[in-house]
Amino acid sequence: MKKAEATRLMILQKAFELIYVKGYQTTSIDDIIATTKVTKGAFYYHFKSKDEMGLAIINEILKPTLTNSFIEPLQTEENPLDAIYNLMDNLLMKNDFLKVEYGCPASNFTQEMTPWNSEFNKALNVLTQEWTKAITATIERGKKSDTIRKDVNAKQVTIFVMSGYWGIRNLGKLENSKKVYVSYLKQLKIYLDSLK
Amino acid sequence: MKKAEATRLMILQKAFELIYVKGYQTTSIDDIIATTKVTKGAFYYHFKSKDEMGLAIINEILKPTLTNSFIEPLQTEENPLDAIYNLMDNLLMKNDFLKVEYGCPASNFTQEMTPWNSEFNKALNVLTQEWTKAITATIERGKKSDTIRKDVNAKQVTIFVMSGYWGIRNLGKLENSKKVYVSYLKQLKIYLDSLK
DNA sequence: TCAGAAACATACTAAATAGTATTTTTTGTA
DNA sequence: TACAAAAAATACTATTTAGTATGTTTCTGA
Repeated sequence: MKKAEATRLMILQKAFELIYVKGYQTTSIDDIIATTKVTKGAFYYHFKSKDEMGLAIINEILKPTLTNSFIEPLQTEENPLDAIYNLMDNLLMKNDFLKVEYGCPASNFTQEMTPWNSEFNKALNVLTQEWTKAITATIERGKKSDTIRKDVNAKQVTIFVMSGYWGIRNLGKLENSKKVYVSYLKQLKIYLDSLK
Repeated sequence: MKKAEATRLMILQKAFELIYVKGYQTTSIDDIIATTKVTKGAFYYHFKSKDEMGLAIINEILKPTLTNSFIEPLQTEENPLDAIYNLMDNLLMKNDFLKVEYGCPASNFTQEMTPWNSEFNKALNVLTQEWTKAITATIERGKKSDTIRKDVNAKQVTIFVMSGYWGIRNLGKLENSKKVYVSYLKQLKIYLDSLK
């Protein structure tokens, strides 16, 4: 990797951290250049605006994370229902990229930017669609292998499961405790079992 | 109601509208005084800071709405499971205080303010606790009247249902369509039926 | 009716903000 | 090694922001 590329990526990573913790609006360019120890000239050499950087965070930081942590695990696990449950269990209880007190980055972004920036909206929609596709495919796989009932509506279940995940992240953030995650996971298990 | 009180309430209502649409950070005091046609002097006569106003919105606008639209309906409906389902159906599909493109006000607030303002956090937690209590009570009522199985964990189910609601609001906001609400509601029904 | 307080209006300020113009340094390569 | 382009540093600007200081008007009760 060229040095310039490394700088760019470093800015994105640290900026993401800041934004994940503090929110997009409340993170200023000055905050970012202070923690990255990069000058304003360097920052604006790599990004022509704050919003362009925001989009780059979605596409170059969140997207790979989605692929690695939200989609791949679904494909490696044999049993589809276990795959979904274990994914959630890992994301909520074990993953240490995501912190309970800061919620879900994609969800935070959605809440904060969707009202006023359609570019962010589009980029976030792409992420969501990709995750949706992966979960739906997993359920369809289960239907084929007879571990999930044929009458189960894969898309509906996906939406139901996804919304639960986003919501519980929000609730965990509010209460600043993983306790709600445990309750959520128990009921998720019961719900998933009902699809057998 | 005294005239001054009316002014205060009018500011809160219009400010809430603005914040619900644009977000808290991106709504400036100048925005608020422009749309309320109240001068800065008047604004700061009623609220000593923007954050105090934000808290007042939670306590004086959101709280009554919670009581009227999120809690009361649970208590008037006879059958507990129907009560919960109908509540969600009403909130998502019929209520016109809440708009799909702007998501859930409480959820928006949580996402945006929780990271940096513990006062907001506390106030929002109170709202959530109240709703939690109401849903849990409804489920317990169902267990007593034998419309819900005795082995159902009321608190867990409450958390599961609530997280689904928050999440689907977020998803609806992202996709700007009530279509996801329909899918969510269908699976919610199936899930609730499994508690019988 | 009039004094004093409540309610509102006007004009400002200091700080923060995103972004720019210009210069300097670093780097790859002919 | 020279030199052009890439990368980064510096110093600035215009605007927006929350908030204040100091009025003026309106109301209310003795």
